[in-house]
Parts: sequence; structure tokens; C-alpha cells
Amino acid sequence: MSKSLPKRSENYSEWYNEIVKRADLAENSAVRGCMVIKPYGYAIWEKMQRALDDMFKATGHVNAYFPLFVPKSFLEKEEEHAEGFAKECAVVTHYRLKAGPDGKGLVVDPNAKLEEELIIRPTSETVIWNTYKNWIQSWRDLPLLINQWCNIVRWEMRTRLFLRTTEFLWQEGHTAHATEQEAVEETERMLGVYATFAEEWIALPVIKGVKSPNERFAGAVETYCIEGLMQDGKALQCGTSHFLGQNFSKSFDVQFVNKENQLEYPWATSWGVSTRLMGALIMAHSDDQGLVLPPRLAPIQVVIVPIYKTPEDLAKISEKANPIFEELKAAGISVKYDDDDKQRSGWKFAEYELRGVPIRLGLGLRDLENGTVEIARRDNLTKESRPIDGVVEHIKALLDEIQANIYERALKFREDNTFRVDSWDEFQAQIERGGFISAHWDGTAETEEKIKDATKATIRCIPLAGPDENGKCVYSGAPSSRRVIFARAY
RNA sequence: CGGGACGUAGCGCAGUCUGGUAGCGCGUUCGCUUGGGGUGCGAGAGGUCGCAAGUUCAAAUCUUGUCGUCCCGACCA
Repeated sequence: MSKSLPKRSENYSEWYNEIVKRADLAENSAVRGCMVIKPYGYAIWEKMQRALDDMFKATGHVNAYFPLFVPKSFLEKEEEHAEGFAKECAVVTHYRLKAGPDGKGLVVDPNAKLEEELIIRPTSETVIWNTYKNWIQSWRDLPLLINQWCNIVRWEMRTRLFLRTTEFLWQEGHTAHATEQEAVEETERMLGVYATFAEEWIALPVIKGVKSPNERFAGAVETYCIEGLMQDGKALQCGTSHFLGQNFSKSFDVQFVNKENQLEYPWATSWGVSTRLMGALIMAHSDDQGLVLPPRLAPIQVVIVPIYKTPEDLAKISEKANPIFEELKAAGISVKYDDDDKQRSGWKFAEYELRGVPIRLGLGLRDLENGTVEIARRDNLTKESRPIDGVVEHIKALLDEIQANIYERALKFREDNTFRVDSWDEFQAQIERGGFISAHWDGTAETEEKIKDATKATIRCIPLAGPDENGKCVYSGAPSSRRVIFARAY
């Protein structure tokens, strides 16, 4: 394994893959398109899960779990939904194997064919709404606010660690409401939760918006999304929140009696974020030295590395390091004291940088004499010596500063790479250089399709915040009242 | 399913055109050395060259077949 990473600016894909691999986040498994998330990567995912779960609970949701298998007949019930997912489903057709004809290996037992095929869930609207039929009778049962954490399978042609794998981990919220307005509010509320999570935890600024009809979730009336800009100028959809109208309640014949004693179909939402957020995290902040983690998601926030020659020196350093370690721990900071003798300190410096640890404390004999400690920041790679006294308070503040700093840096990057474009020539030139393009669109699927064919750019979203502004479609010249965000996307 | 590559040590690769002793880097093992940014030196272990058949005195190398993997496109959180 070579010692230096590929340069981010030279080969972004290779750089990304190397970081995933070298920072020990994940690897490809023997199973096609599937990923092994390694302990360090999973620790980050767990932190994301916990933060999100707290936010879901705070907005009144509870967790539950529904089956992995979806009977084919369920999937068929909502027509658009069925059509949208049909092409990427893994299907279970048998329930038994038997010894091969030559006595070796195993073959599928043809006598064990299932009467009805089972689909491995690509998403759970259908199983869940089939269940909700039994749970919803009266207006008193609403709203129903449920989330599940699970794995799902979508048989994609082309996979990429964290960004697109055949099996992935996610959460999916599925809610039912008595009124349309309440459901729309829920859809927007959860989009807001995602945006807050992206910005305050991942330190990634995102644009909130709605999808064009072309990009809408199969079976949704409206799809809201958050879109982030990665360092190579490509967009990444980081989360979606769907207003499902009454499509699923009607398809699954779920009705409730309202306060006026009349039967009504409830209004639905669903929303999800996945391990793709790990990809967003990596691509948003990391550099040629490796991963850069926002402190709030770092499994190790501070690492203490002793610098010494002899075991006696190490003992002396440990005497100073241990109280700092304990004090940091007591302050609720995740800290590691790496006195492992198997690696040299220089090696450790590089290793913890590769793994994105936000703060490194170096402690050597020189520091013991001076009563100081060396503090190295991962976000800007600066180092300074400080007195040991008061270092814990300083680190607490510094963690917040780093969190804020990488957000600001990502925000500046996005602002520097968002372009208002008003002509087709300019559009074609700019798309090659990457970034978000804010341009007028005539609102037709036809134009959207032509732009995609010509430039590979898609409409990432119609920003919620975007002001009304009269203009002409950048492609067709037809009138438009709103700018939308175009980009090439992952 | 269309287009293009590749299967040689744990990992990454050279060698194949022009057949002739199985190589390199990283990792790993041992010893010394070094220690405020991936130390340096030395020694060692590790491969029926994807599989099968053929040509040949001789095949990693040529021929045919076969299996597998990856990349680009369509699909997509």
C-alpha cells in the first residue's frame, strides 16, 4: 500500500475510494454490489443514527419494525410505485435447497417454489400501509408517526461504496394524517429535520427544495429533498421527504371515520436518509491527508499521542497525560490515549489524520519541561503549543470552533460554486466546470430531458427559498417564474 | 444488454509483442537502528502465473475453449 493518498484534485473517484479504504470505513464484500461497513465506519454511522433518532423522537415519532419481505401482490397495488421499483427488485422464489444431483453442492429444490414471490423490500410503503389498514379506524388513531431503522435492497447496475450499494442501511418514516395540510406540514417538518442534521452535524450546507415531476419518488404527489454540493462540483441528494397524498391509503384501502362520522382516506408521508450520508460526509470535507470529521460525528474527538524514546520517558509522559485524558473524558469528550508501542509517533500522526480525528494532542519530554502540550487541528492542519493548565476548556471550545469552521468552509465552497446562468452557451460551458447552476426552466419534462441528454445535468431541486423572478428558460426561451438548481449528480 | 480492459505472493503491479532459472513495490517475520511527521540497514518467509485442452525439446508468454472480475453507458438514495 502506498503511503500517500491520490490527490483530490487529480482523481476524485480514486481519492474517495482510497479514503474509504484507508480510513477503515468500509470495503467491498464478496457479494456483488454489497458493502462491509467496518467498525470505524459503523461507529460514525451509529453517531448519525443516534442524533437523527433523537430528532425523530423530539418531533413525536416512535420506532417500530416491519418485515424484510414484501409479497409481490403488495408491490403491485400502487401502480406508479410498482412501475418505479420493478426494475431493481431482488425476488425470492423458493424456500428450500437440496443436495446437488451428483451429491455435491446444493441446488434449488423445484418442489419448494413459493406460491407467491417475495420481494426483498426496496422501501416499505407497501408492507407498512398494509399494516396500517389494521391500525387505523378512527380519527383518534391519527396521526400515526412511525419510523423504522432497517436495511433495504435495490438491485442497481452500478455501485459505489456508501453512495450506491445493492443493500444499504437507512431509516424510513411513514406517517398517516387526518388532513392534507397536516401531512404536508409533516413532510416539510421532516425535511427541516434533515436539513438541520446535515448542517449542524455533518457540517454540510444543503439546499431545501422540491423535485421536478420527473425526479419524483414513485407514488408520491410531491418529493422534497435536500441537495448538497461535493468538492468535485457534483451534487448529492442527501435526503428525501415525500408527500404521498392519499395514493397509498387508497391502494391499500385504509380508511378512518372522521369527527363528522364520515369515512375518509388518511394522508400519508414517507421520508428517509441512508448510509449515503456517510458518502456525503467523506466528500464534503476531506482533503489530501485523508478524512476530515466534524467533531460532533467523530468517534474519537481527541487523540493524545506520547512522543518518547524509552519506557521510562513514556512513564513520565503518561503521568502527565493520564489526568488530561481523565479530565477530557469527564467533560464528555471522546478521547483516546494512544500509548501503543507498536507504532512510532510519526506514524500515528499520519494515521489519525487519515482517520479524521479532529484534535491531536502531542506530549513529549520537551512539553514536560515547559508544562505545555501541542494541539494539532485536523481541519486546517495547524499546530500550537499551549500550557497544560486550562487545556480541557480550550479543547471544548476548539471542538465547537472546528465544527463551525468546516461548515463555514463548505458553505463558502458552495457559494463560490453556485452560478446564475442565463444563456444556453453559458450553461453548457459551466456544467463542464461543475457546481450548482441556478437557471430558469420552462417547467416541462421535455426540456428537462433534453438538457439532461445534452449535458448530463439534472434538475436537483426547485428551491423552497428561491424568490419568484420572471425570466426565460435557459434552453427553450419560454417564460419562467422561478430559477431551479441544475447540476451533475451522484 | 451495448463498448473496453484485466486475471502472476496477503495487497498493488512488471514480465506476454519476440517461448528458455518466477520478478518488483507495499505489507509481513527476525535482528540492529531510529524516535517532535509514515526511520534506515540487513536477513527471511510467501506463487502448481484463473481453469482446461492444444502446439513445442521447452508455455506466465503462442492457439482454442471456459470461468471470473473491473471500468464506461442505460438505472438509481
